[in-house]
Amino acid sequence: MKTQLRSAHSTHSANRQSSTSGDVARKAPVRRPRGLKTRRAILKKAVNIASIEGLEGLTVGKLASLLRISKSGLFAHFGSKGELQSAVVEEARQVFVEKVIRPAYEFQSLKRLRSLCEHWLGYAEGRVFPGGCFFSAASLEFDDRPGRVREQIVDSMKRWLGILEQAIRDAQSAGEIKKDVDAGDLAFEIQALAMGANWASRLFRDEGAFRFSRRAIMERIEQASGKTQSRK
Amino acid sequence: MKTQLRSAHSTHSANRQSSTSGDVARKAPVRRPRGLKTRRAILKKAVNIASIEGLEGLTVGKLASLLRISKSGLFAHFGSKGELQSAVVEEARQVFVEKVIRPAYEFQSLKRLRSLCEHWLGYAEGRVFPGGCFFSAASLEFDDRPGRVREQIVDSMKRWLGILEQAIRDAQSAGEIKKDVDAGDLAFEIQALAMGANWASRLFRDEGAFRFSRRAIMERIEQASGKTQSRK
DNA sequence: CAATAGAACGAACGGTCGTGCTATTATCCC
DNA sequence: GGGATAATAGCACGACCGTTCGTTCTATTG
Repeated sequence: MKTQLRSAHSTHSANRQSSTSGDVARKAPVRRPRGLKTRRAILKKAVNIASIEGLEGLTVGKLASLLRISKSGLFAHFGSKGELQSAVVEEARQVFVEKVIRPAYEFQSLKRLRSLCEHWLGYAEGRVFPGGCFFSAASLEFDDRPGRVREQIVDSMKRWLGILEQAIRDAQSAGEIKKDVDAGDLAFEIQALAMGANWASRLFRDEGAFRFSRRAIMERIEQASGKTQSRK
Repeated sequence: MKTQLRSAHSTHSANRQSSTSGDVARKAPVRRPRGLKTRRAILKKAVNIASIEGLEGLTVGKLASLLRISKSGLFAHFGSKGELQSAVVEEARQVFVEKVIRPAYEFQSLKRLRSLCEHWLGYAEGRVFPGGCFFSAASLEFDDRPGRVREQIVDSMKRWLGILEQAIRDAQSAGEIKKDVDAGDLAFEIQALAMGANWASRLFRDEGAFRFSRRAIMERIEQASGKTQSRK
């Protein structure tokens, strides 16, 4: 749509942009997109609300009044409820990548796998979104609602499972996980246990669920790494 | 939209049919007011809708027009949206007991545990509710919504986990599952894997998820039964 | 400085939501 | 049969939904 320079985000910093005139002393014509900052603020709040109330429970009016801006002013940023939801999912995805995936890429193979799990549990524990795992909630909310939002959620989840799977495969290549373990199966099991923790902690208001889940996941990984012969 | 164009009162025919016997009269002495049948019909449809659209997405107007009765006529049965939702959860709970729990009580200990898992997977696969597992969806929808409905869901889930746990303990007493296995932990793991199957199948529209999950659960049970020493 | 474009606003629209009130119908007991 | 009573329909209300429109404010630009 609009092709804005995303270089400038600061308040009024002198942004040297010697593109056109070779002259000097002309103030740089940096385009400060006023709306972008607002848009980001909207999305930040919106994704938090949506993690609690759901993507459908997130309404334009409530969001606007919480941000103390007008409904129409907010609405103009997106054009439709669907696009707002879509943007919220995208925002959540970026946060997820930043808080869960990226930190784990400092490590490799098995350590990376463990880090992914650790960060996922921390992410679900509410250190990222107040409503727990955004995508777990969104999955079950939109699994019967065809459309762009659903596709985004599916895509996000597939990528995440793919990342888990790849880490497992890498660990297999490094000899840290047994070769006869199916990476896809193990990824699914880990994800199921992790989402189970998210579910139990939210429903029962019992943070202890994460301890259980963490132990179960790590035991399962250890088991797959082959250094086990009897449980407990 | 008005649906007055339907011819006359032909819609009443649905209610008229079974004035004679043939019905399964569980308890004869109780007088069945006519409204009870309607109420049950409403709840049956409502629980199906709610399993797809969610308990909040279930609206009085839509439900009424789908049943071709008036909004107010339907509403009089419950008195509030909250009570409707509450009744829907109760209805779902009864169906769950009937379709998942009761069949397993023909067996004992380990067989019962396996049967519980089998029936749960079948239940989630859509043979009971069109939207998959009702309680999984409801859990994540209401985990941040205090009130009676939430409490009912929590209670249902706790009971279910308790039943799983008890079956595990019985199997332990019968020597079919190792004594050093924590029944609560195992129940949680099983439930997590099962809900994972429900999640994946709904989101990815891939019934194959149930095969994965079934295998993972049964492997986990076997492992806990002690007759394993190496995986795969 | 005047022109302009983008951002935010306030008001309002048609719909649908949950929820009352009143009238009409069906059912049952005497 | 005639009421009493339960069940349903009809109608309207106020609130809020997503959405549109025209206007105002402000910051950049020619």
